[in-house]
Amino acid sequence: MLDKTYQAGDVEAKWSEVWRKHRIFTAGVGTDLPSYCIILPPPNITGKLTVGHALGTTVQDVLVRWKRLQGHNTLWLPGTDHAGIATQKVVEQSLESRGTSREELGREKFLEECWRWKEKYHESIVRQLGALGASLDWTREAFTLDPGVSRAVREVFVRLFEQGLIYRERYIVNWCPSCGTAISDEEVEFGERRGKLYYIAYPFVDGGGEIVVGTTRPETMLGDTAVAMSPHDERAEAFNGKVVTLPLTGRKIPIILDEAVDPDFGTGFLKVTPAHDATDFEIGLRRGLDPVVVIDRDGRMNEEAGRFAGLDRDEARERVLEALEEEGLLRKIEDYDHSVGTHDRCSTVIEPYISRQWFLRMETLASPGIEVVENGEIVFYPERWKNIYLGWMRNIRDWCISRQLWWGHRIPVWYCRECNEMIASIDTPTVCPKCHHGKLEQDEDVLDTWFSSWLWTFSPMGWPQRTEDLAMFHPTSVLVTGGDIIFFWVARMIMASLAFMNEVPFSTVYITGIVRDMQGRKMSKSLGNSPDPIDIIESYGSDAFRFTLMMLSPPGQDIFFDEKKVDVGKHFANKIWNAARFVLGQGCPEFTDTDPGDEPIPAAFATLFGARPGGAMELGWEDGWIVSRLVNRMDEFEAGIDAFRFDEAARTVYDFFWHEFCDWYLELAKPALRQEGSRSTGTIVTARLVLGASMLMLHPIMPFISEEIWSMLTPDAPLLAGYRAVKLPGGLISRDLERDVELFREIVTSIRNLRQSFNVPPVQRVNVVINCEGGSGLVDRLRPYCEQVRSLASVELLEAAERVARPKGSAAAGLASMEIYLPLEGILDIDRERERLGKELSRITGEHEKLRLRLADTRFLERAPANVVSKERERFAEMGDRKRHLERILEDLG
RNA sequence: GGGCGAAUAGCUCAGUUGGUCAGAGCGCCUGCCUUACAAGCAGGAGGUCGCAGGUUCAAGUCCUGCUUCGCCCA
Repeated sequence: MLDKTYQAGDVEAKWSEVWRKHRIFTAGVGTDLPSYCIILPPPNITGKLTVGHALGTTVQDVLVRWKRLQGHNTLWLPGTDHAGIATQKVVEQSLESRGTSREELGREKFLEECWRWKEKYHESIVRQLGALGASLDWTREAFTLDPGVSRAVREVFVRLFEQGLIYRERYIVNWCPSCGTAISDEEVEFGERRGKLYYIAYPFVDGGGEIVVGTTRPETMLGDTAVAMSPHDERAEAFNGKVVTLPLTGRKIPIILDEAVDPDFGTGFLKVTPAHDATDFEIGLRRGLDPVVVIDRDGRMNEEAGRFAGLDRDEARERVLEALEEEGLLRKIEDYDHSVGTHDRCSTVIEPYISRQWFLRMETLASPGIEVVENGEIVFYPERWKNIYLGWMRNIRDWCISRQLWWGHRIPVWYCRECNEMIASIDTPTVCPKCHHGKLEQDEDVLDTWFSSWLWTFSPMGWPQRTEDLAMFHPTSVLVTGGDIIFFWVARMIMASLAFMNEVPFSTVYITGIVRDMQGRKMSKSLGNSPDPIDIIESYGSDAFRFTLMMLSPPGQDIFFDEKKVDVGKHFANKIWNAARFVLGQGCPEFTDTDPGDEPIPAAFATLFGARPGGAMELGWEDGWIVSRLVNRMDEFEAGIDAFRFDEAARTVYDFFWHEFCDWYLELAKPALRQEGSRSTGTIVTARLVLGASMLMLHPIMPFISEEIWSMLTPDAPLLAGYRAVKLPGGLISRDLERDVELFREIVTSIRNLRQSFNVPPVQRVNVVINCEGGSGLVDRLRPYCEQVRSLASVELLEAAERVARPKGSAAAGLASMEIYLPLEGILDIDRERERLGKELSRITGEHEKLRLRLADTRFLERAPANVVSKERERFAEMGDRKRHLERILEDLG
């Protein structure tokens, strides 16, 4: 006997194992099936996955499972990312807690530590993905530091180097003093900070007065090499070329003119510190100023800072201010909010810093990337991301790709100690090609992690070899990721693929919303505000979690996630389980080889399950109706998935299964099931058909429970996860039948409503009279449904006829084409009934009047399309009917 | 400073090209342990769709301005 409540844990463990064993998710090679490929955005191996990852993963799994069911040869390629800075950081922290350090260990030992870390978190990520039911092809798994992928990275570096697109230069970069490395512009996060604007006097050398500069970073004055003014400043002519003494240092620095200065900011005088400010650096280049570095790579003042040497930059600020105060040169301090750049990985304030770094010229790479999005070769969902992408691509700047780290792809450049030749090479060189000496040293730096991830659509498939996988699966189909890495990753993948594969990396980019906690904060590893998906899965079930994520995620909308919301999915899974329990408990039809004939339902059954139901079979209107609804809903579901409307698809299957199949069909089926013989056989066949097809529809979203129920429906059939969907035969939809059943449901609901309004106990059977509109043919139309009205509304005697009088003392409801009477002799409170119906009447009358006015408006009649007008006419007539019926009921009431 | 998103029932959110679009889930109220399911069933209450204008025969939906919140870029 099946459990009364659904036990997700057992079922999920079972099927994960079965799927694995049958290698269901291993992509085929050499097949004629259309291919469909998604690459999993490789998670960082710094920690566990968040609910945000669970969302992206589920979206991908839904797409992949859907396409697999549709008969595609699917590849969903898993991988992980070495995440240079982040991993190095966490490993260093763990070393620190053990009382040692990276430097103490040395490069080699440190990297071993990193690999150990990688193994540990890789394992937990794999476990998490497994628990989610991700149908990834693990036989093709890749890691960004794998030998193959690393070789692709070197290949790309060398090619770009040889094309002159990669260059090495001393330049001002974003420096993280805490991580001790340069980072790219994209890794800098800007935020408003409450700060001060300090006004400092710089006296003229000749003793005649002073000028005052305004700055938010007074400690950098020690590195000033000029004071700049706008050439448009009225005072420009008077001051240009004069020399001031830089306080605290005694350095003599000139006043210069430069367009970069905003004459309206502060005093109009800008202190120029080329070594510690990007704008000042540019000014310095233009005006030939030699930078004076006063802050070193740890964020401490160096010897150039004189007596401030050795101080941390924040401390130095205080001391400099004190010193200026002492010398009477601090003129003014104002509150001032300004934007401060911090490192997105550690929130340390970025120090602009001059150092020798490797850069990649982006402009030539970007233009084809702009074109393929402009011409629609790559489409973004939701569309607005397209503009964000294009905006960035059109203003692209060179990419600083070197990092002063140990964990990552070491830059494949060697320097000859004999002749200083610089050698970029895919294979490690042994001798200098120029002077043939063997004293070569490899560049100490590693590459930005994204320099390996940007190759991710093709490097894990064996590029630069021309592999079968590349031929079959590249370009990939869809990329699913978060909007926060469009610049880091999506844009760069597009550029890389166009440059090295000569084709787009994917045709569609689907951007998921961001998962936030209920306070609106993004769920992240660093904040620690994300529940572990594993914990959610343990208490709610994977299917429940997946379903909830899909239901909650309209495209482009962020999700405010609360664990309690997963109840929806859990309840749904339980509902499915119980419906299946009920259907399966009714027995199984015989299977036969005989032709199912023309009857569409047995034919559909045979198509779905690959086995024909045998035995004499009688079908009722209930069966025709639910199958008609099913086919409609399956079409809706498909449209939802194809439009990336996972929320709509989820709602469709939910509404159908719960509210149509369970609430109505299964209730309608009960009387038939109580009969023996052909009638119950027909019902069982229909119920199993609809249940099975529902599992097929549901499978992409809820793979486990659907597989479980499918297996119980068809012990000999193939696994649902590997099922190749078949199109159900046509002729299953009947609009007329659906319309009649609509009316039937309205009648049942009205009677139930009347019963409850008058507190008729559910068990008490009542009599009902339906007065149909004369000459409408309704009586005949209703006849097939009367039995079920009695069954579902607990009616003893049901009379439906034309021109029947209202029984004495009966409650009534007015529908468009009929009045429904519920005789309640002696129980009926006439006054209350009059009030209830009066309220209903005034609502209907209002609606009726509104429509009357609209239809009396000639402008409406002239300008509105004909179908709208006729629709409104129909509604007007319907409201008129309802109104008339209600009025007559009230009249009868006296 | 520029751009983008959001504001709809007590809560969380749907509502695709303007014309049954005023909805769902949760919560709430009433009645039911009706042999699939109390994680359930039946019925019900609850919203001038952020504010102010405008376009239109017709606006939650389009336009303008404003308010509040969030994000991105400079």
